[in-house]
Amino acid sequence: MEKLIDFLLEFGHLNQQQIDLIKRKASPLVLEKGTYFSEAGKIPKRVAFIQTGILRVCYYNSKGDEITKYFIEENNFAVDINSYTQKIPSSEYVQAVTDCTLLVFSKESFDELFNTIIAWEGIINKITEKALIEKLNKLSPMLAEDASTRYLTFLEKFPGLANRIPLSYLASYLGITQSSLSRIRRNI
Amino acid sequence: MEKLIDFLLEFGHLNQQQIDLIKRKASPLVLEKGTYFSEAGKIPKRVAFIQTGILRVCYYNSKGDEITKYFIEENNFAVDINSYTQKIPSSEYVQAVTDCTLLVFSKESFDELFNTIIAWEGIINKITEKALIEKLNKLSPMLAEDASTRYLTFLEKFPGLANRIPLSYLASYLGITQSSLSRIRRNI
DNA sequence: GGTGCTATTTGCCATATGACAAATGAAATG
DNA sequence: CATTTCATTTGTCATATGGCAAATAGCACC
Repeated sequence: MEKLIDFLLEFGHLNQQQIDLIKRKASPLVLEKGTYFSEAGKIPKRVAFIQTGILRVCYYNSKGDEITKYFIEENNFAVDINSYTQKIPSSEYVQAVTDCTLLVFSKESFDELFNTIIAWEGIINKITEKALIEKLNKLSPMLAEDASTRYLTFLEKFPGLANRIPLSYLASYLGITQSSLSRIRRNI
Repeated sequence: MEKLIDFLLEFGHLNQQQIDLIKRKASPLVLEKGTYFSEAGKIPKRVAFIQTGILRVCYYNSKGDEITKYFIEENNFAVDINSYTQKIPSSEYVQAVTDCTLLVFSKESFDELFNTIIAWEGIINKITEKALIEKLNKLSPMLAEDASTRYLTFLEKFPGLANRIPLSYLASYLGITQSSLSRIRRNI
């Protein structure tokens, strides 16, 4: 659990008693590659800290294509933020892209931490804000780049991941077809 | 100032005394079309609430192209969030796209509100989170759409704006060249 | 009204990417 | 080992978009 605690401490102070409480509220969960952590149509009731592995958030657009909205890396919280916050059924999936080991908080546990630990809300807000800004900063330049550049940038940002995940995940994240991505790979 | 107060009250409770304090800390500012609210290279020291008008956040990419990252509409806070939060010199500009009337808070005033009004931090965090999620939700689908679809979506999301702003702002937001946008317009 | 200056449109051509289908490869199952 | 199923690559062709340059339009200023 030390990864989680270290991560939290980057964003605010916690005393030993608070740290112990947080540890007691977290349950380990192994999520196999391909399985879902939360699903469209349901109201998400859990938050996860990713110890190892990678998740992705995806959805189906109006044409029926599956779109990978973003990947979530190790040492981050994974949550379907659109619907967790608003308590509405989700339109997105959160799925394990590789085998993952998570620390899971139930919504009740998480809420209890809000009520018990003064600094908790501030820490979580900082983490949330930082994660959203990062996603925005990754996504924004992609619109102005061609497909090869987007792929090369992905290789830098997620080293080692490209060859471990289905082509379709990556292609839909980059906004290109599988065939195009396959060709781009060949020519690089 | 009522627009500002109404907006804040959507996200939390404030008593009359707090509302008066907030009003005293806000200064009106008229920003003419084209002028900058904050600039790359500087550390932003102000936050603005947009009463009327539209701003945009833009930057120059490695190729030297000017990229419009997103537009900020009326009834929202405008801030260079990347560098305001982290207190580092910005790499982005915040610019008036139309004539704007703003309510401006200095960093000191804003910090004072954090220290004086218990609910302030929660309200601002909710506003920030919501704004970031919205931007992400707008941007993400664009990668999978062709240029015409992106333009049509823009017309829906920002009715009346397309014809009032330079072609270059819009083209760089949509991730296409000015020529292409011009042609798309003709064909629709 | 004439003169610049900038923004936008248009033309021409090259090329990246999409659509679709077929071929190949890889992995699971009996 | 054969069979099935799914993922990836490849081929062919159509088309959207970019790059570049020229033409036009719009606008400020004298």
